[in-house]
Amino acid sequence: MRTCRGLPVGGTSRAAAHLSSSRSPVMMAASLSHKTRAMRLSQYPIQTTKETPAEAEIVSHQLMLRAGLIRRLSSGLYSWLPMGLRTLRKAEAIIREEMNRAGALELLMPVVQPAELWQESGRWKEYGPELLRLKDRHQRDFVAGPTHEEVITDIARRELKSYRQLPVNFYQVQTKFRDEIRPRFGVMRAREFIMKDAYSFHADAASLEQGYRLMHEAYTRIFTRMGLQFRAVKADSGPIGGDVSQEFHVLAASGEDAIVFSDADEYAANMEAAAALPPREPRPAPRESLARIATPGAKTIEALAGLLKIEPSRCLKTLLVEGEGENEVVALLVRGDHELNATKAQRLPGVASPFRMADAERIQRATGAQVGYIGPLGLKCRIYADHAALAVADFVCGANEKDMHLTGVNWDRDVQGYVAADIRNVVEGDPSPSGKGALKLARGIEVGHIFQLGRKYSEKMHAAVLDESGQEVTVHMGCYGIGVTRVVAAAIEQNHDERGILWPEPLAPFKVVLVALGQQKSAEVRERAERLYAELTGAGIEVLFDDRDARPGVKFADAELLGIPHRLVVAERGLAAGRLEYRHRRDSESVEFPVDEALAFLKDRLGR
RNA sequence: CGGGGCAUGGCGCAGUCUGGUAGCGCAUCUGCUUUGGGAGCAGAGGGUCGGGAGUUCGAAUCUCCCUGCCCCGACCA
Repeated sequence: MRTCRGLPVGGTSRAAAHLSSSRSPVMMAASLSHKTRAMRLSQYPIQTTKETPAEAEIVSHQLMLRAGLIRRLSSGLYSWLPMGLRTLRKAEAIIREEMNRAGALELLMPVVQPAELWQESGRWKEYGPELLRLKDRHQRDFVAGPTHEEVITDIARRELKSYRQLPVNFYQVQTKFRDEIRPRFGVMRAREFIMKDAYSFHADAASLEQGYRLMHEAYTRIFTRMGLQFRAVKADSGPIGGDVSQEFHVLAASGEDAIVFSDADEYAANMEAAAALPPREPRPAPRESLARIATPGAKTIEALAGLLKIEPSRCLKTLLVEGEGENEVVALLVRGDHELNATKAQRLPGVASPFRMADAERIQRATGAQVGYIGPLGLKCRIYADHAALAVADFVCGANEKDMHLTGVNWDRDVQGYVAADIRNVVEGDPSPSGKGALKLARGIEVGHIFQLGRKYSEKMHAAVLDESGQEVTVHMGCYGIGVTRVVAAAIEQNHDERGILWPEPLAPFKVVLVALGQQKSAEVRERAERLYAELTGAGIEVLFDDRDARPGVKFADAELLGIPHRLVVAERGLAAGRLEYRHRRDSESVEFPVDEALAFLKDRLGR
C-alpha cells in the first residue's frame, strides 16, 4: 500500500473496477479520466468568463482565456488547463501519427543543455539575449534549449557510424525556451512553448532532398488533417547559400507575417524571400533637366510628393545603411512608394551583417545632410538601386542639403556608378517570379518550418559516417519544426465567431457536448441524459456532459464558447414528442430526431 | 533597449487631481423563487489598495526608490 502512488496501471484499474459500482458521479468521472473519453461539467472546476481579460489583444488569446484553456503565469509563460490540454494533445497526436507514418523516430532530449555544445557549434556567441543562459551550483554554464540542433548532432555523431544507418529522422515533442524581446498574443508568441522538432541525417545531398520532400508531404498531411487553411511558402535561405527552406503558414488576417502568392500557379513565398522582377518596359528617355528646388520641411516622401503635386512613385528614397568597413555606409535606392526589404539588402556585398540603418551622425558625415534630404548625386559610397527605381526617368530625390531636393534627375546622365539589385518588398499586383500571374498578399501565422541545413552543424561538430568505400563523409542534415502550442492558437484565430471557438473536429477537446435542460425538475431528462452519456461514451465518442444545475442560456453560451462541434440537447419539451435536438456548432438551426436513434444519428454526423 | 501606460477582492473597473481610514459590476457561498439563450429577491464571505522608505495628526490618494505587467517603436528618410 505504501507504493500506491507509484502504481499507476494496476492501482488505478483496480480502483476503477471498484468505483464503477458506485453511483457517485465524482468517482465515475475519476474512473474514466485516465481514458479521457468523457467529462462531466459538474465535476470540472474551471470557469468561463463573459468578460474579456484586458491583457488579451487578439481573438485566439481572448477566447483561450475566456474558455479557460490557458492561464498566464508570467510574461510569456502559460499553464494549460485540462480543456486546453486536450486540444494540445490532439494536435500532438496528429503530428506523431504523421511523423511516424513518414518513418521518423521519436526520441526525447533535455531542455537544459551544457554550454560546451553551443560553444562547439558557435551559437554560444552567435545567439543573442534570446538564449536563456543558466549556471548550475558548480558555476557551469547551461542553456535552456531554444532548439536542439546541437544535442541531436551530438547524438548523431555518437550513434551513427555507417552510411547503412542512413537516412534517419529523429523527432521529439518538447518544451523550448526563447527569451523573446516581447512575448505577446498569449501562446502565439510565448517564451516557453512546445515544439515538434525533427532532424534528418543523410549520406548525401540527394538523400537530404528526398527526406525534405517527405517532410513536406508529412506537414501537408498534418495541417490538412487538422482542418486548417494553410500555405507552404518559400522562405529566405539566409546567409548560407544553396540551402532550401519553406515555411508553413496558417492563413489568418491577424497573422504577424506577410506572405505572397501567385494568382495563377503554385508560387508562394514569404515577404523576405519573394523576388521582385525588373519591370519589362524600358526606362523612358529623359525630358527634364536637372534642377535644385527648395522643399522646406519636406522630410518624407509623402510630404515631398504633396508639396510638388506629383506621385510618390516619381520620387526615389535614398536609404543609408551601415557598410562592412569601419564607418562605411551603403546607399540603397527604392521608389518612393516601395519599401526596402532588409533581408535582401543584407545579402548585398558591402552591407554590414546584421543589417543596420546608419545613424544620424554617419549620415551627416557621408552626405553632409540629414535624413529626408539624401540623394545619390555626389555620394562617395556604394550605391544599389532597386530595379523599379531604375525604371523611373525625371525623378525627384534629395539634394544632400537641408530643405533642398533635386528634380528632373536621370540615371546615367546625372547618376553613375550604381549597381542594380532587387532590394524592395513586392507589392500586390507585381508579376509573379514564377512567370505566371500576378502576386497577391496575405497574412499568415508561421506554424511550421522545414529546412535543408546541409552540413552546417555536422561539419562543426564532426558528425560523419563511413561510406561504401570506407571513406569518412560528413552527414547532411535537415531540420523540421512545428509550433504545437502555436498551432492551437492559430486554429482558433482561423476558426471562431462572435460567440466563441469553432474547433475543427480533429482538434476539438470533445466531439460532442451533451446538454441536459431542466434535469433538476425532470427525472425523465435526467435519466435519458445519463443513458445517452453512457451510450455515447461506451461507443468511444468523446462527450462533454453538461449536467450542471444551470440555466439553458448559460449552458448554450458555454458550449458555443468552448466550440465543441456537435451539440445534443435533452429537454422535457423534445422528450414529450420522443425527440432529441442536434445542432452543429457551425449551423444556425437545430434539427430534431427520434430519441432512440441518437447513436446512429451522431455517428453519421461525426467526421463529416 | 527606447518611449508611453497600468498596478485597488478571482475577473473587469471607479475612487487618486482636491489626503479623512475603500466601493461598483461579474464571479463565489446560503435561502427562497425561476428554468429553451449568460435569471430575480434577500443575505454572506473575500482587499497588508504591487513592495519599501518618506511627508502628515491622518496616505489607495502627495514625494522618492524598487518590482511586475501591458502597449508602441526599434525598415524611418
